[in-house]
Amino acid sequence: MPRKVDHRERRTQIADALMRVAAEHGLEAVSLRHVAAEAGVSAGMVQHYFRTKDEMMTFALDVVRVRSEVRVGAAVQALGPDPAPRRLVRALMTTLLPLDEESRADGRVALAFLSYTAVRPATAPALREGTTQMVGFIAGLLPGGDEVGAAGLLALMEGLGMYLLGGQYTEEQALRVLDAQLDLLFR
Amino acid sequence: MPRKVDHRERRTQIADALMRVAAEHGLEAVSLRHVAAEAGVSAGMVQHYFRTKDEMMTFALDVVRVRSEVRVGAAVQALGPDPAPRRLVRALMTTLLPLDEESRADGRVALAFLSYTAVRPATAPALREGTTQMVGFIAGLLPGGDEVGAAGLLALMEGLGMYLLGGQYTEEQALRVLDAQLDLLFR
DNA sequence: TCCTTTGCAATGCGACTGTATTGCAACGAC
DNA sequence: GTCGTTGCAATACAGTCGCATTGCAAAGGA
Repeated sequence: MPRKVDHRERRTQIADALMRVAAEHGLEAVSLRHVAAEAGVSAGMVQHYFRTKDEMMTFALDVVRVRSEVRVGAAVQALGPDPAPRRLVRALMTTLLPLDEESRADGRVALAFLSYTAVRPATAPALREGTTQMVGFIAGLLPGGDEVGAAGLLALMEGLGMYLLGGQYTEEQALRVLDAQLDLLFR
Repeated sequence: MPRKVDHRERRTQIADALMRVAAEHGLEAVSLRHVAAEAGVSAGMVQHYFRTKDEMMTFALDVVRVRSEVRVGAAVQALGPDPAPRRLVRALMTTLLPLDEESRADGRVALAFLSYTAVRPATAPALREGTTQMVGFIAGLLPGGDEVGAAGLLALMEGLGMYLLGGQYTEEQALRVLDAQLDLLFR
């Protein structure tokens, strides 16, 4: 085996460049050449690591997903052992919300991907499973295992995220809304 | 003035074709030629009515907005005079939610436009104003003029819409979540 | 009747797209 | 050493993009 290169790492580097392009110029600006330029590599190399553009998109989408999961895990970890349910739920929500500029960029990418996958139903199942899992987890933290409340909270968070990205709500407004909802759920 | 043609109507026809293309193949498939083909007209004609693609997009976006406003108005009208606040709010929410296939298509288009405008901040103010207005209106219907509750309800609705489009929630689930939230707000 | 304005079709242009192909340097196995 | 595999660059190609230009038919006003 000649010339050892960490395949996954290269792919991730390229995916990162893709996300930078998408966050700044929208997903429709994502092309092999743009991504290659952003990554500082040749277009041929991008082609070497992703046989098709769609493969690259799918991989990038997965990177976003994993990265978000990691963030959530870290946030939970940071709370220490046996955190109060409300604090835990709030940490989950604020972690997923696009509150700083970095996660705003991620959010824009995720949003772009969402309408991208709306036409390609292939990736829908994974998405669905993730949400169901999240609802179940949150429900376990709510008084009475409130599944409907958990689903509502998640939807509310998602909507807040959209309004944050769109600039309709400020961060303070969003957090106020979130806390009000937690007041209702943990009453 | 020769050959009188209803300019606005033609533009709306073209915008309709655009939305059909966008709903079915995504916004990145929207091109002058595709839209023209979908509308059953020549590409030259599309160019005749919209000097640039961006002008066409902007117009279509506006059509979506107006159409949604009309739908809301009709739903309110249908409730008759002096409807109970909760019924009115619920009608507003269910009208905006993508519950049937037609409004699902609209929702997909709106979602695509959202990430489209995320990069073009020009249209943001109009969006912001619409949301603020809606929050104010709903707050007036909630007990105590609850502004935060109204903002939360709107965000929840938006999130439900996304999950409906993504297939994560079924219609029944979404409606259950909505009604539970109304229970909390009108308690 | 001519003439100007308008509606619309057709074509061309340069830029850009995704992908296939080709070539070559670098390295490990033998 | 040599051989084959791999990493990567460069180029070619057919197609599509948005947009500009041109031409012409139709319809009032003069």
